[in-house]
Amino acid sequence: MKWTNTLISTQRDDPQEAEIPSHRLMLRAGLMRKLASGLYTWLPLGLKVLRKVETIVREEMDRAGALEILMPILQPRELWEKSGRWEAMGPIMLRSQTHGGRELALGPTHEEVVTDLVAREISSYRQLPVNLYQINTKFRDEIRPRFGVMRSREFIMKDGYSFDLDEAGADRSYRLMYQAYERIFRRCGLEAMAVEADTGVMGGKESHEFMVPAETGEDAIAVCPACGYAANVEQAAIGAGSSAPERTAEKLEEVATPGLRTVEELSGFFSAPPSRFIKTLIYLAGGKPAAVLIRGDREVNESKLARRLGAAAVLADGETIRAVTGAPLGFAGPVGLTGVEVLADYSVAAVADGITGGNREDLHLRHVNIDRDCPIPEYLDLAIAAAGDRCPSCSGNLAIRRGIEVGHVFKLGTKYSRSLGAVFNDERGEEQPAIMGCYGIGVSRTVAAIIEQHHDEKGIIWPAAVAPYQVLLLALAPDRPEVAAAAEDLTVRLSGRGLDLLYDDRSASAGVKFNDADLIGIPVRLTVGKKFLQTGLVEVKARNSDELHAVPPEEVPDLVERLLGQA
RNA sequence: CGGGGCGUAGCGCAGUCCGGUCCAGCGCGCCUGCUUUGGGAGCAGGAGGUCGGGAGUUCGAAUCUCCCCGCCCCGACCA
Repeated sequence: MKWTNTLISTQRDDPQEAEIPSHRLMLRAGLMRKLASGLYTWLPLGLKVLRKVETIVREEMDRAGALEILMPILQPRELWEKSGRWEAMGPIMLRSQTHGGRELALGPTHEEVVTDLVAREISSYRQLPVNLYQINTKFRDEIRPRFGVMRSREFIMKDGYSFDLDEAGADRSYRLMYQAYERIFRRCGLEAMAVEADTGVMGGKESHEFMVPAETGEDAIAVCPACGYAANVEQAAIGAGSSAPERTAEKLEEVATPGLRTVEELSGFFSAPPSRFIKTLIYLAGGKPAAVLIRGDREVNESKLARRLGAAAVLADGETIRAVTGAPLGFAGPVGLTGVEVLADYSVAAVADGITGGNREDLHLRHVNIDRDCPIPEYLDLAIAAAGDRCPSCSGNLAIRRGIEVGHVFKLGTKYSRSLGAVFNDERGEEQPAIMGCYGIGVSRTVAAIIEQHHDEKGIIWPAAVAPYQVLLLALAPDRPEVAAAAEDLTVRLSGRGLDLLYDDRSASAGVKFNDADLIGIPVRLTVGKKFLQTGLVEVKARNSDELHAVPPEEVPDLVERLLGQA
C-alpha cells in the first residue's frame, strides 16, 4: 500500500485533550478520531490493528471449541425484565424505543439474548455443552468516559457464554476460556496477569480479570510478591494482622469536639494521625443497621461487608444514625454502643490508644483501649486492601499495582438460565438449568493497552502480530527514478513472502518520514535513498532496536522475517 | 451528579484581566510554482475563522453580564 493512497494523517503536536500515552498516540498516529466524548471513528490504520486483535481472539476462541454467532444490539425490554436487569442496570444502560413505543435496550452485554437463544434451541443434555461467542459493539453510558477507547460509550467487545450440564463441566469450560485468554493476550504481545475479581452486577461465584500492568490503569491490583497471590483490590482478601500492640493504660477521656465530624478535621484537632482513630460507620443491610469499625486511615470494602452480612450494605442516613447512636452523623463510636451488630476490621486491633466518637453530639473519646472499653470477640476482614497488608495465602505483604482490565471471566451458575428458561432434560428426563459461564474481552481497549505497554517517547512500537503493516518502506527522494525503481523492487520481493508493506512515497523531507515512521511504529523499517544509490545496500531497522543493518536487496526478505520474529 | 479547567482556522496556541489601535494574529499543517530530500527543508505566492451558541450592556464586544451547549481533569456519600 502506498502512503499517498491511504488515509494516514499524523499530527505533530500532542492533542490537548489526551492525557495518557495510548490516547495521545492513537490520535497523533492517526489510528482514530473523536466524534464526541467517548465516541471514536477508527481510521484505516487503527482499524487494521483492531482487526488483527479480533482475528487472534477469533482463532483462539475457535480453537477452544467456541462457536461464533452475531446477536442484535437492540434488545427488547421484556427480556431484561425477566432477568431483573432492566432496573438493575440503571443509568449505564442506553435505552431507545421504536416509533410504536416498544422499549429497547442498546445491549451493554448479552447474557439475556444468548440465554434466551439457548432456551429456545437446547432441550436435551445431548446438545450440551455449548459455548457461543460474538465480537460486537457494546453500549454503556459511562458516568465519565475517559482516556480515548480505554473507557468509551461504545466499544468493541468479544463476549462468550458457556452452557454446561453440571458444575464439573462448567469448571472445565471456565478453565478452557481462562487458558484461551492467556494465549490471546500473549499473542497480542501483552504481558497480562489473571487476578481474582469481584463478580459485581453479573452475579456468580468465581471470577478472574485479566490485567495488563500499567501505571495509567484504572484498576488497582493487590499482589503478593512472595506467593503470587493476585486480586483486584475490590476483591483482595487480607490476612489477619500480627499480634496486638501494647494497649494504653490511660483513662478513657471525653473531649468536646464541636462541629468536628471527619477524620481529617479531628486529626488536626487532636494532632493525631488518622491511624489513631477508630472510624465507626453505620450501614444498612437488608433493612437492618450494623456498625462497622475500621481504622481511620482505612476504607471499608462494601463487597466484603455485604458477603459478611448476607445482603448489600449501604451507608445509613442521618435519621438511622441518630436512632442507632443517639448522635448525628460524625460522632458514632463503639464504646457503649448497644442494640446493633458491631463488626470490626482487622485494622482496629492495631489501634493502641484510640480516638472514637462518643455517641453524643460534639463529643469524642480519647485513650480508647479497645480490649478494655469495648471488647471485640472477633476481628474480620472488611477493608479494601492496601500496600503492606498481610497476604491472605502466605505470610508475605501485599503490594498494590495498577492495571488495565482487558478481559474478565465469570462462573455465572444458573442465575440467567433459571430466569430465562435455559433448561434441558437430563438422562432421566428431569429438567435441569444449564450451568453458565461468561467471558469478555475488551477488544478496542486491548488495542489501547498494547500501546500503553509498547511505546517510547517517539511513538508506538507495535508487536509484529498486531502491527497494521509489518514493513514500512521509506523512499527518500522518491521522485528519483532509481529510488522509485528500488522501492518497486523491494515491494515485489516482500509481497512475494506474503508480507504486508506500507510504502511511504510522499515527497516529504527525510526528517518528516523518519519521525512519522517512529510515531506509527511499524515493526521493520526499510530505507532507500542516497546511500542506496551509492552503495546498493538497503538500510533495515527494527522499531524496537537501535541497530541498523545494511544489506543488498536480495537479502532483505530474510532479514525482515528474522526481525519480525523478534518484534 | 459535585468540584475545577478549557472552548479563537485542520492541529497547537497568543489576544480576554483593562472594550476601540483586531472586518482577529502566530507556529505547524494545507494549496500553487521553483529549488531541495538520511532525522520535523528554503524562497515566492495563496486559501482557510458565524472568536462554542443565544440574549443583553454599549456609539462600539473575541474582550463586560446572563443563560445554554460542548470538551477535559479530579472526586462521588468513609462520619
